[in-house]
Amino acid sequence: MPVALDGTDLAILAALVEDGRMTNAALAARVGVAESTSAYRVRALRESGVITSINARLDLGALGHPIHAIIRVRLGSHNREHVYNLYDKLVDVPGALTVLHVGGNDDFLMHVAVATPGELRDLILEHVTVHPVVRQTETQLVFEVRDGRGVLHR
Amino acid sequence: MPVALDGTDLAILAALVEDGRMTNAALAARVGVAESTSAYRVRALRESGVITSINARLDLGALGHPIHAIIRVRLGSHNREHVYNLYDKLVDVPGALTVLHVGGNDDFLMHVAVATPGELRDLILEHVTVHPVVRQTETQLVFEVRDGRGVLHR
DNA sequence: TTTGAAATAAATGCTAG
DNA sequence: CTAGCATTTATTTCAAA
Repeated sequence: MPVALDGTDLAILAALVEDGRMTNAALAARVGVAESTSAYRVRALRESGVITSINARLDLGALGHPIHAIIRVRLGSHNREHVYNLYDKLVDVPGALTVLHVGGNDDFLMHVAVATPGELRDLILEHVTVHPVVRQTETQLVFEVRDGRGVLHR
Repeated sequence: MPVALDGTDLAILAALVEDGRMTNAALAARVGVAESTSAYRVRALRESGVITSINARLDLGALGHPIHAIIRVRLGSHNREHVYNLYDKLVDVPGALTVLHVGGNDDFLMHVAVATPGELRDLILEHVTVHPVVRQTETQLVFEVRDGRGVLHR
């Protein structure tokens, strides 16, 4: 799945990762091409799937969900159907931010945001351990989340 | 830190989380207000920090980083200075997507994307375990990442 | 692929309710 | 806080290189 990307593409990607709402005019000026060119490149990057989406990110604390946790989920059966079905359900849990399917001691890692500790408990009891295929969960409180520098290092 | 948000605000947030590049005209039509009103609301949501940023999301596989992993980092000392200094360094590791500071058995969870297994090994050796305060790491391969439904459930 | 310039579309500023 | 309208700004289209 690797796509051929030149320096202009990488500059566009870096700019849009930083500010996804940058105007095309500003983008063109920043990467040094005509506006029609940057518009063309951005469209190509979206159509080819290199840019998967452009989304707003929210302050979940301001939205009343200040408590973040990681829930490590271990299964009792690794039957393919069971695993995939559970994945679909975990992704659909209210408050689930991201769900990773991983190898190793755990099967899934859920990053969740909730309003209160009680809500976290209920989330786990009502939406995670309620599934018979879940054998064990382990929950870690998240103190802080920070974005890393990503893969666009130059 | 909770902010008073009405239904219009929540509808705007949901729309921009889905498509952060939606035009203001489309947003106004979707939430049922005048364009000048939705523009005003969006600006207020950004200025109040409810919308923290709008960013492009990339297909890291297409960018040549198809391998994702979670690196669980445990420290030998929990001196405040050590912890904060290390956090700064982990966030700055090339390929680091997100770094969580957590409570429990681990101290940090790093979500990283790399090109090859060898690169993952080098990342850990050169950027993580190289710090004397790091006592142990444990690495889990990530099979798949999916977004959850988030906190805007209605 | 890239570009400039024209045509279309959208955002902003201003006024008032 | 909301809306309508005029002005300014941005995006899209397209023929040409």
